[in-house]
Amino acid sequence: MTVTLADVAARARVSPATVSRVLNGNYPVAASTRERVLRAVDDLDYVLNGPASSLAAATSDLVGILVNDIADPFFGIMAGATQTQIGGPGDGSGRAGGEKLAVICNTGGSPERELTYLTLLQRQRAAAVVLTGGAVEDPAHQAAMSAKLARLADAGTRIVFCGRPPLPDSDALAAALTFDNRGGGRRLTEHLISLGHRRIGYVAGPRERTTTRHRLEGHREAMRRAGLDVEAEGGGEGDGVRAGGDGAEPQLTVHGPYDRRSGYEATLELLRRAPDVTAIVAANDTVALGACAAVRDRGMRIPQDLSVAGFDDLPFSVDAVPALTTVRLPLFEAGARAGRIAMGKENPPPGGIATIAAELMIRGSTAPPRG
Amino acid sequence: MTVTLADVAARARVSPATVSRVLNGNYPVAASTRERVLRAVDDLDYVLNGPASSLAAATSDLVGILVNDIADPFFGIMAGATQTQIGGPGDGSGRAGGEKLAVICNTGGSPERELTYLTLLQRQRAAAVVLTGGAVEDPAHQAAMSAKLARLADAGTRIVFCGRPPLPDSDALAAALTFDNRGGGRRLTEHLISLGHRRIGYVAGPRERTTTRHRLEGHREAMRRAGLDVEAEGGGEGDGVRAGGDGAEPQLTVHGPYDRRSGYEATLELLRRAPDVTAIVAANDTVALGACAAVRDRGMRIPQDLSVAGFDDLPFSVDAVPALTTVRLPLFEAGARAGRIAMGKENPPPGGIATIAAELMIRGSTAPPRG
DNA sequence: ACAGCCGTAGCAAGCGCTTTCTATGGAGGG
DNA sequence: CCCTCCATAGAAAGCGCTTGCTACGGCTGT
Repeated sequence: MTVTLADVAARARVSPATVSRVLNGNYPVAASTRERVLRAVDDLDYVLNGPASSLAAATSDLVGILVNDIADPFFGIMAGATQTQIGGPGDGSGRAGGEKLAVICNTGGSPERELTYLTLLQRQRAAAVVLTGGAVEDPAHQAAMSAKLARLADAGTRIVFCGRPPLPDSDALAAALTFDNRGGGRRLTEHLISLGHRRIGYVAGPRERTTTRHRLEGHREAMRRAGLDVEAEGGGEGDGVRAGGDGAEPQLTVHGPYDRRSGYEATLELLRRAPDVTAIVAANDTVALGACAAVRDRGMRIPQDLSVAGFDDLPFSVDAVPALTTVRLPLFEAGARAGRIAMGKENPPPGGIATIAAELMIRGSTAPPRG
Repeated sequence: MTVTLADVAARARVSPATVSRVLNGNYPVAASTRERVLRAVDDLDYVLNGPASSLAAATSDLVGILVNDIADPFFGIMAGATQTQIGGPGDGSGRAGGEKLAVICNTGGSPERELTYLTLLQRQRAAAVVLTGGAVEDPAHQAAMSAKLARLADAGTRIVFCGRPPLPDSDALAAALTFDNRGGGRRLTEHLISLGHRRIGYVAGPRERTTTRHRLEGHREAMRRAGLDVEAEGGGEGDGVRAGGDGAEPQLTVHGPYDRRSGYEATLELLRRAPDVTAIVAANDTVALGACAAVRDRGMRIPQDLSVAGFDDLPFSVDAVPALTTVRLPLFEAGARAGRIAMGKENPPPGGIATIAAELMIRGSTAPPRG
């Protein structure tokens, strides 16, 4: 029924071992023999049996890319970039060798699915795993992740974090490329402050994500440095976003998912709570778009009545009206680099971790507050 | 080093066969035995060896999803939806059974990569493959695809097209969910015509894609029905977009990739060629965004000076200013359905092919032409 | 009480490939 | 001219799992 290595061997009048060696291209094979084998492969339309191969060789050509939400271009761009360094012949290299199967796994932000995918990849003896985007800060989940990754790592799977802080004790196992979310957040808010804003609303992402926390910390650091109140903020914020008691959460911060709707509703809420805000910083560009819509629906103009800023600089941000002031993250470059590291084409950063700079993009959606 | 089935069997004091049967949940195993085995699995932290399993069973739990450009939400949304029906425990079902690994493969729109990915999936003996998005109409490539898919199909891989017309002779092998691009395109242009537009520019996608052709055909059909000139259009358009001779391509149509930049530049070109156009239809929403930017940069207002329309109704379209008139495609639903069919949870549509309706969304970016 | 069954468990034969070790033949050196 | 060595090819032993078939009690039915 299906063509096997043995069939090819028979047709080429060599042993299966030789065919295998031709296909894998390690081990010397006489040119004439190789040619004969290749012809047989072609004639028979032979396709290697991946599972059999992986079983015998104890390795596979699968590379997993974990993302929180593939419908979000933030992840789409990174994952696509990573894949360009890994998959198929598109990497411009010759035919043989790097024929890996780069696969994107959509966790939907769920810790369980994240773990499940890791198990599935472990089952497949994946060659590498790239984890993108913010992590969930639940200690139990982090412990489970660390354990899983440790097992993967010592089964020979290369681990790369991309746009994600390394796990507390994973330094040794994994290379990490993390975005300077804190710095970017700080500079963004500094920009607003320098424009003259004093009352700045913040539409944050989900509480338990590292990305959310880091961006928020940057924002608050800027506020604090400028001597501005972050309100009701218990002195020692510590390392958790969790508010100490009731109402400890600053009035000007609203949390929600990283989507448009959240931006819309949170902005309405913010405007209700504090009609005197003159600027709104959103957790990311998508949220910012929602915020803009809310502002407009309330009959206010951007930036004359209210400034709005985003984060990420996704492609559509420049097309918003007015164009969105935001913080540019080199998503494509980071993804590609992660891919290269996963493939062993590039060395991990010194110390295993590299921080990727975030660049402030000042555009039309921010301006000095009205008189 | 690594824990194997045999280790688990030894610990549970049963044969490997029994362990396998417990894990696969077919075949009767006494409750007490099962429990013992499960405990051993847990104690040993056993993870099935995927390749070995696939080899022995001659099937794998991989499901491939091919997309043209994962950075584009159009594909991200579909792929994510498909994955919800396939991957991990997220589908709400119990623990056992549907533990498939849904993987997204980014072809970048390249025919070679598409084929390569298919080969890679064939290597892995994928359980199913979902092909999304428009196809390339090159006959050689189509033939290669048909051949490849035929081989996949009779190796037991289920094939599903999603938002993609079936290949000429693949009807038997595959289920197809195709969008009514032609109808959507037609209704969109009819809307513009009913508003009073007569000179309508069209920013089309890449020439060789089915999606491009179908949307364009819908547009032209509407024009023709209204007795409007599509210009220089050779009578028998036949089945190819390819223009007969030089300049046979209508003046009001410009082709380009499905990206923002193309929309921007094509619009500028269109405005240069025909300053009297009163509306521009873009190949999709992303292109439309670029078109809007160009229009604005030329100092014109939307929709007062020029109407602009898109296609797809991606999430950001409603947030454009003014909100984009477009054609809504139920991307998520279609993707999810494709996933279900791929999993065998749902039957393929009768006749193997279903056309999915496209709904016209009239919003602020279109209005009657001036004067 | 015995034949026949049903419900469970084990045996063992692969699945298709990789890889170590061994075999072979001709070239080069003593 | 014989022996050694390199280059190349083959034999065969698995890799870890699935599954058809067999084995074995204890029941039921007559």
